[in-house]
Amino acid sequence: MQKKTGPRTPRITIREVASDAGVSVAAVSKVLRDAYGVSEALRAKVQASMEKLNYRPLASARGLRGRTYTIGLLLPDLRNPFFADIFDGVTSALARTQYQAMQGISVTASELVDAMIDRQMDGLILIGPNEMAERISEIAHRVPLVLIGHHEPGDESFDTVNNDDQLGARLVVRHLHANGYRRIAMISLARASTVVSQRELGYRLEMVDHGLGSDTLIIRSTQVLRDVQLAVRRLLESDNRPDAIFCWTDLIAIEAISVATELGVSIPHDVAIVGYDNTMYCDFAQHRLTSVDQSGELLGIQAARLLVERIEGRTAPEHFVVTPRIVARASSAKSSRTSKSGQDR
Amino acid sequence: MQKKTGPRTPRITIREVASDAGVSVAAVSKVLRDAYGVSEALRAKVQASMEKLNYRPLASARGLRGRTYTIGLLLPDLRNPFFADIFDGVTSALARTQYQAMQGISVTASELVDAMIDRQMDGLILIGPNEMAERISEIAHRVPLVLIGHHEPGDESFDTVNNDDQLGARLVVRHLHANGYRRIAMISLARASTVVSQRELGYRLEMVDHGLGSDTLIIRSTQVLRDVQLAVRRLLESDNRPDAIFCWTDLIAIEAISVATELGVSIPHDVAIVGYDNTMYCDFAQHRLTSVDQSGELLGIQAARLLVERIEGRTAPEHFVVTPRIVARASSAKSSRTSKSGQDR
DNA sequence: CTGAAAGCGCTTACAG
DNA sequence: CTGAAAGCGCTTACAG
Repeated sequence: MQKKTGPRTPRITIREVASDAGVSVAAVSKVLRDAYGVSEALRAKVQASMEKLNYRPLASARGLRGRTYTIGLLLPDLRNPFFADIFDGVTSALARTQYQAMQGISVTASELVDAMIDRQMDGLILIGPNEMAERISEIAHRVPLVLIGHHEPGDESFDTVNNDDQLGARLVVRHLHANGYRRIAMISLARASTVVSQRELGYRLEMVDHGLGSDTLIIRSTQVLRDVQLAVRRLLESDNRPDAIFCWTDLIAIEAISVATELGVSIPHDVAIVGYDNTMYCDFAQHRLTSVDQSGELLGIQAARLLVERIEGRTAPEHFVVTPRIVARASSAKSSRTSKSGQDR
Repeated sequence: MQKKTGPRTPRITIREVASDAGVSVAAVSKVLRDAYGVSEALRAKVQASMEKLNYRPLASARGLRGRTYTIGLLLPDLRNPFFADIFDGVTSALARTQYQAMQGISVTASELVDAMIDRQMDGLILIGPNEMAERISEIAHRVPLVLIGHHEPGDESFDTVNNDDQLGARLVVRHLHANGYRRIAMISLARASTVVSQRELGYRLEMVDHGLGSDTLIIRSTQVLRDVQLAVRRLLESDNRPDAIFCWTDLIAIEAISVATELGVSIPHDVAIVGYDNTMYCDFAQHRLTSVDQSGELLGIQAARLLVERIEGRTAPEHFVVTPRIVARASSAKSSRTSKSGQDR
């Protein structure tokens, strides 16, 4: 039994392990790091003492000379369910390693990046960062870095993991066109990002390819709920209402469904809604949201793998790209010519 | 311009600041910590040098003797939108302090707690932990600790922040009863937790108070989507189908809405669905989900405040409790006797 | 193979 | 008010 409000329990240090095992501190450190030149006998003794004393090395002390075995994963926000998929991937890839991920959450990654570097993260994974290119390069020169959702690297100091966003957007337009939709609008993100630029580009190009260039309409909105609602409302109440809305991410699409439902606009008959990311909400019967699957979990796995490689010495950049696929559901199935280009997962 | 793949940029240390300012390292440290006994002149010199050199103290080095100014926030998962509300509260409360929050995400907090302590967190906030009582006490003796969603502390070594879960559940039953529902079932969480115990208790007691004791039915499910779907399906397809389902959290309620929609069971006519937490999804037109508001943001703010107080020396425990309120929406509005007990936020 | 010593970047008593 | 020295818990060359 613990005391009611006792003093802090003191921590076991490497020194105590060493004295318990009857060896030097340096020897314990070597066992800890699986370093060269330790006899089996010594290793066994040390390990026995570590277990007996329930020793755990202090990451920050290790970090002062070596590594902290901690990586920072920076998520833009906690409400977009897509990031949960990425997180799952990162976690599963790290499970087999000694590294532990800590998450930081902020749309403006900049300050958080500094905070993470101050805390000796061995490496960072940023998602869809809106930092200027120079800033990213500067970060990469301070700490091993992998970016998820950043095109046009323009520097060799970091790795990237992406899906082909331009193709993903093209698939959406192609799918909608095949289902008889023509006046296809896009809701994009107000904040600059190479990801949404690519999606906008794919959307534009594919519209032109189908002779719909004059129907191209991109509305940009922040992620604030009220702004999104306003943007959708403006589209749905306009004189020549689009017959389909492509939203840059599922969360926005779900908000669009809400506004449409509120206005009595029928989905998919009056308007089709399509999202991006194929998150868990797409499958729900109240949504049945057509979306683009970019395998968030796979992106996370690859990002973690690349980061660990960077930390352990690789310097040549790698850029991993996933091919997205459209997953057709009822939210875009007006015509009887049901799309053959995708299927539920 | 940075080199293509240059070496790591070296970090400015306190020593360099000291030499630039022409003072001792100890003096810089004092300025850094706003400690006693520093003349204005010295402080100004030091601060000028810190800015000029763009100096940032290394948290892990500080932590070796003092604090890291980092607190760990452990979230059970990234998919339940309620935790985003708590996170917002923690962040806003910490914004005025020097502390920075790092998130860890895991249902089984145990390992993550150790990982956070190894990384010298100054304090921890755990949400709805399923740790045994002794384990919690043990953690609290190693690091300042605040628990969100944990009743029956039974120890004085940590603080808690809660809403009155028993009352919240009572409000749900009361509201449903007032709207003409009688066969009210509850979907609870399979994993043990004092939060769900309290909600179950409130549900049971209020059912009895309304003479519905024999209609009491609690089904427990994990949070795995398939399990939830099975549980809901079993309820909706049973011989004497409940006319209302109280789900222990909104995310489950949204999944219940999906299953009901799929089965062609009409909400709220055939069955009412009520959630808990009043997250952003409740307001969406495809849900209009009645829920219990427990002010996640406020809980987060209070937790952060209490934790900082603990870190800075308070030892007497504090237990903050919010009174929940029901927010009635269409998902529970069968009868014309619309509830007067709540309103949209 | 093993260990004594220096050092990582800070803070903390302690002198002056 | 200011600073020199010791120390936090590790890792890293370097001797032996």
